[in-house]
Amino acid sequence: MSHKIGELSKLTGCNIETLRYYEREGLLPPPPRGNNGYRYYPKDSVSRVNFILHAKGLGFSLTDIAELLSIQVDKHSATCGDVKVIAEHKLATIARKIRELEKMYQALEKVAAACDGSSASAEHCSILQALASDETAWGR
Amino acid sequence: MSHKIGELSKLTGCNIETLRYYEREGLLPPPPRGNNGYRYYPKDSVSRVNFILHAKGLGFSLTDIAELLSIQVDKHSATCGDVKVIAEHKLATIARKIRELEKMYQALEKVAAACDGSSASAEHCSILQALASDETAWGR
DNA sequence: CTTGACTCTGAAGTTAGCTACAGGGTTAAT
DNA sequence: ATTAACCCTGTAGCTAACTTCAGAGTCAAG
Repeated sequence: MSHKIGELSKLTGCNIETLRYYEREGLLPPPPRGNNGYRYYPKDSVSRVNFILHAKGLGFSLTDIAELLSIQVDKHSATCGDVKVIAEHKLATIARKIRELEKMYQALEKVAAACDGSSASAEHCSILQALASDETAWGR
Repeated sequence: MSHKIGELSKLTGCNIETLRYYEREGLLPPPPRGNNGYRYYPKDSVSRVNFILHAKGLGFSLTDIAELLSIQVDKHSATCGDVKVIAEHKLATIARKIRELEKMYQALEKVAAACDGSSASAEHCSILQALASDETAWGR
């Protein structure tokens, strides 16, 4: 039960050269090879690649993603505390991103609403003005 | 009430060259100039730049951001329908990102929890395994 | 009135993250 | 047994988003 690189590419939508690139960059562990030299990916590679692609779309760098993927606990590990620290730091980052996206969402909803029905509302309304009129705008 | 480029840079944490670059790329409207040729930014430039920086961190490209900033409604505009279409498309994108981040958050919380107190829980637990054990994993 | 910090333009250089060869071997279906 | 579709490595090229530099003008403190 394993995939050749072309199959993994089709299953994930990630191009072949990019998969090899991710391997060079340490995001994908080097898969076992056949005697032909072909890569044979275990099937859980599919979710790993999907994770990478999704995380990229959320503004994480490949370095960030490598760190996220490296977070793992096994009960015999000496580094459980370290793992917890990294995980909590990432949790904070993610929570902040969620808050920011929610702000953008509300602001944009406001602008879209100005288009609905009676446009007797705002003369001008941009996402920036919608954000500015919100008390909870980007804390810095 | 306006800022020279160096002041805007300090207020936003965005470097001077990048500010001029954003102007060239159409993300910042060309500000009025003094007779010395200096840029004098109106003070709302600060929130515009902050918006750009935040949106970048959320995985939007400069092109996306330009589009977000271009969304504006004025009641005399003929393009209100167009604006609504774009806004709703962006709303969907943002909603999807929020859902994905929430999934990552929950998965990561699970991993962090495996570190707490009695580590009698998982032998191995990575963010991928935490995601996989979730029925609601990345819809594709 | 000079000196150090600031600003300008235009062009070249850099980094991250791919993407596309070139040149060669492998597999699978006809 | 051929041939189209696949895979390999290594290297070079590409785009987005900056960043740096050269060369020159401007401002503000002492």
